[in-house]
Amino acid sequence: CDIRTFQSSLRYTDGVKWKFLEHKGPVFAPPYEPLPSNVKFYYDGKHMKLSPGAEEVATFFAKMLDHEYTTKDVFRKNFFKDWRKEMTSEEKSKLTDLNKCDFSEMSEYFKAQSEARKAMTKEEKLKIKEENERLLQEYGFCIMDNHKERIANFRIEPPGLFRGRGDHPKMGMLKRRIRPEDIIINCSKDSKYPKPPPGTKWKEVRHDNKVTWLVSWTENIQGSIKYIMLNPSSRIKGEKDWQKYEMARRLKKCVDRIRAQYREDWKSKEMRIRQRAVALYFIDKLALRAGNEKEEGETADTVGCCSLRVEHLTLHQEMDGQEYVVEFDFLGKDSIRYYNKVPVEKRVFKNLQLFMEDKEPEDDLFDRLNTSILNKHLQELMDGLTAKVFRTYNASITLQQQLNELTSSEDNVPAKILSYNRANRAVAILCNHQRAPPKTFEKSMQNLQTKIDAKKEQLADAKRELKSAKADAKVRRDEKSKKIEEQLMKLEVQATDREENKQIALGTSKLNYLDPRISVAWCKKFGIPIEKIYNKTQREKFAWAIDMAEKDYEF
DNA sequence: ACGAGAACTTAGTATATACGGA
DNA sequence: TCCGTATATACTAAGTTCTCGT
Repeated sequence: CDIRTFQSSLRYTDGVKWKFLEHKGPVFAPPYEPLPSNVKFYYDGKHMKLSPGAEEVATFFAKMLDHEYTTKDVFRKNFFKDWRKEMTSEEKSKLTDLNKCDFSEMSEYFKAQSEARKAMTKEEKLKIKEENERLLQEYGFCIMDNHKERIANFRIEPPGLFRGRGDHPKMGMLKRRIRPEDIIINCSKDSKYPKPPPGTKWKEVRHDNKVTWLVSWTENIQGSIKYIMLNPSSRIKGEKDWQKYEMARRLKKCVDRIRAQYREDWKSKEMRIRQRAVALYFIDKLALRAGNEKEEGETADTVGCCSLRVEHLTLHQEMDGQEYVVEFDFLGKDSIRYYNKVPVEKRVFKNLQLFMEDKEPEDDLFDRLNTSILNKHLQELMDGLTAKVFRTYNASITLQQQLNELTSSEDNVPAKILSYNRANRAVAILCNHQRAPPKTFEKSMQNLQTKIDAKKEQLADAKRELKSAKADAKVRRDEKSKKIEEQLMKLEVQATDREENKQIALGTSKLNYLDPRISVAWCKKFGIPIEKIYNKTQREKFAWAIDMAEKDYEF
């Protein structure tokens, strides 16, 4: 495939995404199964039999009882309001106080069920596995332009209680059950259309080949549209991914010019241009997200670059022996905290002082800027350039640089993998990809330490044996202790890696920001099997890169 | 030209499965 | 072979950007 033809086909087409599309439609959530009559609900201490509709919603709450958020006011208020909508008028008049509701029998019942599931026999487990496999084979694939492609999410999201991330104003609301009448099917005219379940109808069957989705519906919490789309291993996702990294490589070619430009713009006499230039500097230097405006009260209060407020920055003329330090503290995507102290150019500092002058903490830092203005400007600097390209570019270039710095060819394989993970980690830190430390973290570190101690013991034994061994046995003994030494080293590397990774999530950058060709090339250059850095799913997603990249690939 | 809604990418966590040591 | 932990996958929320109607 000629790269230029491919690229231009992506960039200059009429937006046609496929010619033929055939699939079986979605798999619906299983219908509600009423509780057995011995599992009771109590109101104000008295048993009360709930109508099926009200009971179902009650079970959603009961299943979450162990979670901290069922104690939160917002969650409880939203839940109770939506629950009441599902009650009969009689229930509605009786059940007026959530605090008087006792879900504990339901909760115990579900816990018992989940225990029972764990305790199933091998045969029962196998049966379930086979049923899942059957469903996957029937609904998990589609035909798109002569290829059988894996579908990412062919199951419709089941009903339940919405739990947004962070301090979400809608937490606890009822996410309603999706029915065939809510579903829009997208497929080609000349395909076999998916059949709705007996006695039901689709909302619509359309044939839009300018989009990639197969199924869509509107969810009731935010009123947004949800889609069923293809797996990352599919042609259509792979090409898009490739295109994304090619765009980032184009930025690499002109990033110096763009940097010179925004530095120049810091001096502009127009406020909007200075704001634009400082924001772009943050996006470039700190890999911040663009930061669209959000509707207040609809979602958690989070920000990105363009939506930063005065309260999110503290300016320090001097701090820890450094001049012009900006302290960032805000909640970003998924309410993940971004905290960073960054020394900046004097001119940036002075500009920030100016932007913050005479403003309240809750005022926008960049009051003359939004993502649309910024992206329009970027478009003029480079065709196709948007704010998020900087994140991709800086992530990938950082990986490449770090790999060059950290890898030594004399190292053995585990040490090289450690270097790779450290390079990956540098990117994750740049992009602020955090995770909650695993619940079992301390324990797992202890276990590893125990193994290390045991291995050290073993090594000491082996060395003693070596000393006392007769000459003819020495070589064999020596080999044995070498092997143990190697195992010890491997364990120690593993411990270091795990410790450094406590609160860092590598997956997101690996999957979304790092040009996979860099990793493939690195593997080839240092003789590392690709399986050591990409698992099966990742290898499928990055098949295009594994095919393509040679050891001398440069991002 | 602009804003709302649609489309698509990116994100962390919950759950299922695999794996390795006793 | 079994059990507990580690890793992979499923899930779906939360972003960004694109598109289209006015």
